[in-house]
Amino acid sequence: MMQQSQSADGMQQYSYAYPRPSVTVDVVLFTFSDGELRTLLIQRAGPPHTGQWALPGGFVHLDESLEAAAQRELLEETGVEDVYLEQLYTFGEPERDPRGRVITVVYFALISADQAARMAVRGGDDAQDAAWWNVYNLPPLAFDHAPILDYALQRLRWKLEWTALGFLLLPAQFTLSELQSVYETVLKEGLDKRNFRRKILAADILEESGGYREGDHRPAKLYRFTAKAIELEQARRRFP
Amino acid sequence: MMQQSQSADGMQQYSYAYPRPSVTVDVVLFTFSDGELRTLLIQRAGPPHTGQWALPGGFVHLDESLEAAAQRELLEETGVEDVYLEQLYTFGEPERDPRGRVITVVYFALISADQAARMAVRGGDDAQDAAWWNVYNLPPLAFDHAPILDYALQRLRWKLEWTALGFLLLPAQFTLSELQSVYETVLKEGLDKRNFRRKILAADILEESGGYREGDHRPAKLYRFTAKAIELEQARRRFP
DNA sequence: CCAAAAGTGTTATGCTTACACCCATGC
DNA sequence: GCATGGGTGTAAGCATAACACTTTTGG
Repeated sequence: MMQQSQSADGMQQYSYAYPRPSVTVDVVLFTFSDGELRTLLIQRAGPPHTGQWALPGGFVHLDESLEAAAQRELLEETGVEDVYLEQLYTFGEPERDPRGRVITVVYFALISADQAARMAVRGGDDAQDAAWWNVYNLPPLAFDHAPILDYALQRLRWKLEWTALGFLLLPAQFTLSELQSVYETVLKEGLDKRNFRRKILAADILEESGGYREGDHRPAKLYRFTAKAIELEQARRRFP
Repeated sequence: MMQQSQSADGMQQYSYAYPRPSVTVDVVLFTFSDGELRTLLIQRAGPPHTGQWALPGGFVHLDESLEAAAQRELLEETGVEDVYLEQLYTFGEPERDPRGRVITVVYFALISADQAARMAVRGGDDAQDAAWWNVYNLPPLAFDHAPILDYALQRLRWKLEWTALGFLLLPAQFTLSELQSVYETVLKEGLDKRNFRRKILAADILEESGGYREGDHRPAKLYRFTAKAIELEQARRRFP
């Protein structure tokens, strides 16, 4: 079935009776800071598409699950752990990678502005640089990563329209105005302040932290989400 | 990168510098007939799990897209074309196949009772038999196919709750009572007849065919779905 | 004429939406 | 004291959900 051997030049070789594709995982990582919805991209250090920006990702090891691979890549390239992660879609057009047949299982991740700020954004092995980009102002992307990102953005929109997970993009404590701003930026539409507050509070997933955000004007109450918030994830349209 | 060579025993070999997983596609195929929600399974002719029932599927060829692979497998194992097909999820636990690392991209398909009746349900190369099974009364399944089928059933439920695609499981012409029966079987709950009819007609995706289903009792109007029905796929909860 | 499925409207309730003003703070 | 964002309630319209009887056919 499979043979492992040395080839003439001393490289280890893995041989199979039928050709096999490579399988990678890529991660679309979103956060929200400075009033912008952002995604993490890495700049490619080698061919193909040298110098272009791409989604973080890499090859799946044979002894790890797909989700574990996504988590590992995220940790290696960003130092982040404890991330909301879900499988997005698998892309496998034959011509999507010039090096040969590469099928990629794409994950979708949301991290808090806290984590994004703390994390070591550094390139891994095959990356020379990593940076957060405003999703509405992206550079040209390598491979088919542009449509993949579009698709992830659709999923994010869907998630915020139908669930109350928007707070995952914010720091642990946040004001209702900040949360509303997340929704407005992602959904690209203005929302009514009173209706927004009524609805998000009715969902019963937030509690007052007791603190206040001090600023230039009237201080705003800080909220945090409660434990049940994530499991709940009600599929009801929340914001008209 | 890749080498193609003859091994000692004359078999062709494909060699790579790093180990690669196998990639398959599997298809969960649903239809509705004789008042039952059914799925197509094939009985395995060879190891592993010889004699057990499994989802139809097979290896992805390197020159075809994932969706094309799903369509090809479906054609090879059932003779069906023109199917509503969408990607469901990718399963890749390291131990899910005893032969080694096999990642499977699972597709979700709905076919009409017409097509199901016409189709040649025959085994392919690696299948000795194929049959439709009531989804609520399945045999033991090979590999991790039982949880995969559960997940597909969840997706089907979700689809019927939020869209009006239930008619895809029925013949080209059907009565509203038949359609209601699909919804009730899939959702496992009774629905109010008047509300059901009002709502499905309000969706504006059905038209009267002009014919009647003759039977033991009062004949029922036959409907067919209109062209726009499939694209529309409104995400609104349709049935209370 | 009886059994069985087809077909048909109305009302109460709750949710969604639209809308405008006062409050607390920093400068 | 004024500029700025924080915070609050109500009423109209719409969609949902509950509910029972008449019609048509075959046997």
